[in-house]
Amino acid sequence: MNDDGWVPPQVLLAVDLVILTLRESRMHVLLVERGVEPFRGVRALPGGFLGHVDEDLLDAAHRELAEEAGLTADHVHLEQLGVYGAPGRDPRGRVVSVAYLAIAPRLPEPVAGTDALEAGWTPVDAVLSGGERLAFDHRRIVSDGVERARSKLESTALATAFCGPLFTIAELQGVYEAVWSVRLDPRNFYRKVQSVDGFIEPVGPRRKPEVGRPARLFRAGAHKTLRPPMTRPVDSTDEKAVEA
Amino acid sequence: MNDDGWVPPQVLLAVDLVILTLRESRMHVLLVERGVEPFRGVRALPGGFLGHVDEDLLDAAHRELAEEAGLTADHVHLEQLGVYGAPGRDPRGRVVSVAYLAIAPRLPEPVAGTDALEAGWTPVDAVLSGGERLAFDHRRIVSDGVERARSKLESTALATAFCGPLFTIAELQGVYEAVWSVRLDPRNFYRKVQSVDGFIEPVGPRRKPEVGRPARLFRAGAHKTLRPPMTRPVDSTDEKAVEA
DNA sequence: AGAATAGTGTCTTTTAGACAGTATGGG
DNA sequence: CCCATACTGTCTAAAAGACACTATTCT
Repeated sequence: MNDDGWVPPQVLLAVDLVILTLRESRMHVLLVERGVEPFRGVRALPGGFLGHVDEDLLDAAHRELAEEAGLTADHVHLEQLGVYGAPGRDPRGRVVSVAYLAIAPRLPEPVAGTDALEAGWTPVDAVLSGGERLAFDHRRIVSDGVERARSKLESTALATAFCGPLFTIAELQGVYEAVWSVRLDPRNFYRKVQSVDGFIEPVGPRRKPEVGRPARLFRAGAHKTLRPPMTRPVDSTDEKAVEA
Repeated sequence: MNDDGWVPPQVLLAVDLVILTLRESRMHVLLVERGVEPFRGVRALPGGFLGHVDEDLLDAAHRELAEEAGLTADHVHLEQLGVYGAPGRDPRGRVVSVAYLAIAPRLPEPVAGTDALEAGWTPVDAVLSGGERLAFDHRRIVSDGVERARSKLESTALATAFCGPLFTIAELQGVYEAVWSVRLDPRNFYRKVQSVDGFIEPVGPRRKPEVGRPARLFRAGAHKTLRPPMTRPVDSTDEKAVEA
């Protein structure tokens, strides 16, 4: 910024994606096996470098979403998660990664990557508990993404992003239960979710299940922020702090 | 990432700071007048390019905090706000900016900048209403920062960052009133704020004011997240959406 | 005593939590 | 008729909102 001959350093910019979805009532994250060094053969978040100098960051995220996950922008929630730029995080040099959080409804299996040997949905518990080793600082990024999702379920309509365009209340409850790892009372959930203004709106038809009474269908309402918020049950696994 | 001769593009990385504080019961943001092109003479957020290739992002934020605002890390809350990387945002080329949100208690006036002609606290309303023109996309960044602060006041102990290490309950209420632009009932606020576990803890002495009964002093508690959260009164200025 | 600010108590309304019964489809 | 799932009520406990009084310091 000065005229004394100093020039600011340049960095490589990467975009990484934390794509979350629900499978068998558990939260999964999409991981791809790296085909090149560094961390060849280790699983990592889908992502890559900026395509060209003039590519917008959000466009790059959409491009990776399509290339590595085969997901089109339709019905996929995408938001910026944060920047990860610790100096030593990439052995190739100074690489700063912009992480995006994507929430997708359960989709048909196919996930074919271009520059990834293998792509697959992995339960987030397996990643967070350390059972699965990830490249770079991607475990931390996954952890932050999951925490973001958990938190935004309280105050925003993010849960609807895990569902298709039409969903039942029981489905929506399943989202909350899976992401928060809790059990909720269906009766109180019905009452609560329908009392929050603009959260969900009923649509005509009903869904015919294999067995049991057909359920009413809803779609996401107009309000993105929930007032009052959905309340997460107190987890008995909370930390106490010392008094000085 | 491939071996076909393509090399990923490099970008310039900047760090910008949204520093918020309270002055005369109003939220202010620190702006500096730019001494060089582009936007010479226009006010902008304090910030600058990465010092060297191996500088950590958070370190860079702390450095700018000291250089441009004269603030040491003590008693200053600093968190990442987001990345701003639209292709055309900087006429000098592809500059990606990592924005940090800083919350500081009211401090002695002096704010002496190095590469800024003039630095000063500006009411955020003046910035957000467009009364003050800012360089680059900095008005948007300020807007995001303010919104982040407003939101986190509900669910975290961020309000204590606006106060010094010791504060009274009335002071804390003033923070909520200023940031949210609302009036709160002192009696309900006293009850509420003391019932939230780990939010504030009493310390021995009392503060002697110029007039009136001395107030008890508190300090920030151990818990960073508030359960249950502080509830923001419903603003009558909320948007409605159409029904399809 | 009076002014000014700090702090406490009570009542009412709303919301959350726990729990049981009825309704509607397909065999 | 039985099963499985969808939905509706009711009671109770806790929290939020509205409001009035007492307490402590200084001049």
